[in-house]
Amino acid sequence: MTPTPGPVGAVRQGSLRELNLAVVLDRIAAADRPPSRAVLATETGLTRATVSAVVEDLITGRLVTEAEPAPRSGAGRPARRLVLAGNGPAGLGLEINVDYLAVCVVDLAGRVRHHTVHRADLRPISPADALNRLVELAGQARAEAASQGLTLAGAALGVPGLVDDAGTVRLAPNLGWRDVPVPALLAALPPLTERVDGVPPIVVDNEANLSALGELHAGPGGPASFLHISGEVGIGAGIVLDGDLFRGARGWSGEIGHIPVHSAGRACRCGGRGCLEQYAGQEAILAAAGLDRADLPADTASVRLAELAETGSVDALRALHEAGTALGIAVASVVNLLDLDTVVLGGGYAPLTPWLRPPVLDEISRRVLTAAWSPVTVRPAALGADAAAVGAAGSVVRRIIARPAGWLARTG
Amino acid sequence: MTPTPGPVGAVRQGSLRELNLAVVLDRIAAADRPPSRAVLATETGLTRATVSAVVEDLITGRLVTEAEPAPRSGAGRPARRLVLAGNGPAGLGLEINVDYLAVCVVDLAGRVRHHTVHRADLRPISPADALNRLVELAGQARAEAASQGLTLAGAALGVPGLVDDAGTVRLAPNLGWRDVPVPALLAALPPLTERVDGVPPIVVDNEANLSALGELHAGPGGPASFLHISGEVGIGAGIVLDGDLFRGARGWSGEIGHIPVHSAGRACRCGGRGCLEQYAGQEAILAAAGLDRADLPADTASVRLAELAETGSVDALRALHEAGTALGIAVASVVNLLDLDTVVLGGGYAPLTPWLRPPVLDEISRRVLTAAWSPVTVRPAALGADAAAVGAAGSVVRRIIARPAGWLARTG
DNA sequence: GGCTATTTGTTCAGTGATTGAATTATTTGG
DNA sequence: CCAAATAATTCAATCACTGAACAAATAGCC
Repeated sequence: MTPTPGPVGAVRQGSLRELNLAVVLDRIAAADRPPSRAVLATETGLTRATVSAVVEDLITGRLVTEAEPAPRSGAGRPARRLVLAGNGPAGLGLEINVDYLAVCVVDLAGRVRHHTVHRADLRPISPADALNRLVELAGQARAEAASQGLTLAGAALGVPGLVDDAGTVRLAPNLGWRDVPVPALLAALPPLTERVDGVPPIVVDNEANLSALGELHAGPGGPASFLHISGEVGIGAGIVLDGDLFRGARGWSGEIGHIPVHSAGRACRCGGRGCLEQYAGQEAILAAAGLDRADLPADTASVRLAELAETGSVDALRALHEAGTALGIAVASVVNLLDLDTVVLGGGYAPLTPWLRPPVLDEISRRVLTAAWSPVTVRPAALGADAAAVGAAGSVVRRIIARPAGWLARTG
Repeated sequence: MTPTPGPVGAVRQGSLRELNLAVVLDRIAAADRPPSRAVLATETGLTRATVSAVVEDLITGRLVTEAEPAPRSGAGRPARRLVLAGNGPAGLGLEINVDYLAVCVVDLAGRVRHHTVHRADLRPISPADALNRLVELAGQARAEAASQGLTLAGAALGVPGLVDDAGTVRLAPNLGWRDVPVPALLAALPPLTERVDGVPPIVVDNEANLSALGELHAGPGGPASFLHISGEVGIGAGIVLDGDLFRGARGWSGEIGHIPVHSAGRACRCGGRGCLEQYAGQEAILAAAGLDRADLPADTASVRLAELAETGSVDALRALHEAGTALGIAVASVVNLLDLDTVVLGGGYAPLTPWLRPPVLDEISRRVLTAAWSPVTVRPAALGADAAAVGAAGSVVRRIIARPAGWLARTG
C-alpha cells in the first residue's frame, strides 16, 4: 500500500554508490536467471553506464562473476550474465542443540559447501566444553572453506533458547543453559573469521529465527511473509514479514508454544493451562502415540512417527490429528493477528506435514475470518533438520549482500 | 541488532536530495524541541552546508518554518529553530462508524485544526447516502482549512471493517456493509484534496489500523513497537512494529477478536468457541454488568461502565475483571509471539483502563516467559474516541513527511 | 563601549557518482 | 558481406554533497 523507498539514515555522497552496490547485488541474488548488465539497468532504473561501474566494483571485490554465456537466442551482442561469486566470501553456520552439534559453510549463492553434524548428548557437559567442541569442528570447516577458495566473512550460532543483544544465552531450558555468555567464552579462542564492518565475528541467535531465515532464502521465489514453526521439544516460531525476520522489541519474538489452545486443559510448566506445547510438543505427541521417548533419540522421533503413521497405526494417527488440531488453533490466532498467507512446518514437523496439514487447515478455515477470500498455504520446510545451521550461515552471506560496501572496504 | 540503512529501490542522482529531504524533515518532526540547522547537521551526519540547502527547499515548499528564537542560553550566534509549518499541507481525516461520522483536519505538526462529529445511526441508510453526508461534512472542513491557510494534501477514511487494496469495504459487520466500492462511490464527487504523487485522493483503511497510527504519532517519544487494541462492539487491533504499521499480506492484520481464550466456552458467531469477543466485547461486558445495551448509545457505554465501576458496583467490577482476564490471555499470546513491550488500550477500553489493567498484567506475568526480564507496559490510548479520524488525517501528513519530494514537486 | 571567544549559518571551489549521448563490440539474418 | 539488433563502454556534463573559509550574531569580560 505504501511504495515508499523508506530512507532511514542520512545519505551522504559516498552512500550513493554504497546503496547502489547493494541494490544491484541484491538484484543479482534475487533473480531466477543470471541477469546481464543491460537487464539490471532496466530493472533498477539506473543507466547502463552506472550499472557497469557498479558491477565492476562487485567483480573486483569477488562478490560477482560472469557466468557462462547463455545459449544464443535472438540477434545482437550476447549478454554477459552475472552470478554471485562462488569463490568469494562465505558464511560459517553453527548450531548447538540438545543432542548434536552442526557446522556448515554456505557461499554467497546460498550453496552449502561444507556440512558436518556431530552427534552427542550435550546436556551432561558444560557450556564451555560444548563450545570448545564446536570450535574444533569450526576449525575444520575453516580449513575446508579455504581449500575451496572461500573466505569466511563471519559466523552465526543458533541455540535453542532466548538470546539477548549481547549474545548471552539467557535461557535454554532443554539444554540446561542459563545466562551463558557465549561471546566471552569464545573470545579466548582464535578468531574463526574475517572481521567485516562492525559486526562481531560470531552472532548468536535463536535457532527458530535462523531456521526461518534459512527458509526465506532457500528458494528464489518464496513468499515475503510467512510463519515458520519449528516443532522440537519446545515449539518455536520465526516470523518473516516483508522479507525480513521480525525479532520483536528485544529479539524474543516467536514464543508460540504457550498460546492457550485448551484453556481448562493440562497444566504446563509455564504456569498456564492448555498450552500448545502440551498438545503439539514432541513429548506430547510421542506420549499420545504410545511411544516412550527414552527409546529413541530426539532427532529420530518424528521420522519414527511418520513411519508409524505411514503404516496406519491408529495411535499415531490419532496423536498427529490431536497435535494438528492444537497447532491449527494456535496458528489460526497468529494468522488472524498478522494476516499471513503461508505457514511453514519445520524442524520435527516437516516430515509429519501430510498428517498435520489437514487438521491445521481445518482449524484455519473455521477460525480465520478472511480465509474465505484468501487461502492460507501450509507446507513443509524446504530445508530439513539442518535448517538452523544453514540459516545461520545464510544470515552471514545475506548481510554481505544487503551491505556489500562493508565487505569491499575490507581490503580496498 | 541490524543497523543496516536498508536500501530498497535504486538510488539515482536526484534521489539523493530526495532522501535527504525526508531525513531532515523526519528529524524536525521527531525532535522534542525545534532543532537548528547546526543541530540537524550533527544529528544526521550531513554537513551544515547540505542541511542549509535542504532546509531552504523545505522552507520554500511550505513544509517548515523558522520558529521564534529560543531564550538566550550560551554564547554564540543564536540558533534559528525549525518547526513544521502550520500553514502548509494538511490531512483530511474521515471516519464512518456505527453511530457517528467524524471529520477532522490535522496539520503537519499533528495539531488538530478542525474537528466535527455528526451523530446519526448509519445502519438504516445506504452506504451511498452515508458517504454523501460525509462528503458534505468534508466540504465544510475543506473550507475551514482554506480559511486557516492550509492546503489539503490528501484524505484517509476509516471504517470498522475489512478493506481491500482497492479501497473496497469487503465486510463491515456492525455497519451492515458488504463489498462497498467506496472509491467508485466517491469518484463522482468533486475532489476534496490536492493530488500529490500517485496516491489516490482518498485512502480507505480499517479504523483499528488508523487509530494505532494516531497513537503512534500522538506524542513525540512513544515506543516504536506496540499493540493498540480498539475495544468496540468488535475487538480490533493495530500492530505497530519499528515505527511502522504492520498491515499483513493483504492488509487484514489485527483481527484479535477471535483468539480463543476459553476453549470450551461460549459459541461465537465466527463458528469457534470461547473467542475473546465473547468475553471482552462491548456487548459481553455490558451483559455481564447487568446493563441493557439498548438503553445507551454505543459510544457512551464505556463511560457509563466506568462510572459504575467508580461507584463500586459489584456487577460492573466483576464484569470488567472477567473481560480483563480474557483480554490478558489474548494479549499474552500476542506478546509471546511478537515480543512487544507496550500494549495500548484504545477505543472503548481507554476509559476502562484502571479496571482492565490489573487482570491483563496478571495474565501477562503468568503467561509470558520473558516478562520476568522485561516488563510489559499497559496504558490507555493518548487519543480519545477520535483516534481513528485523527489517525486518518495524521496518516496523510505522515506520508508527506516520509516523502516530502512528492509534495515539493506538486507545483515546482 | 570595545574586544574576544563562541556558535550559527552561508558561500564557494572541489569532488564523486550519476547521466545521456555517442561509440565500440558482437552476434543474427538476409 | 552488409544491415539490424543488442550489449557494453567511453566521456564530457551535471547534480548534490564536502570542507574550509567567511560572515553574522551573541555572551562574557575588561
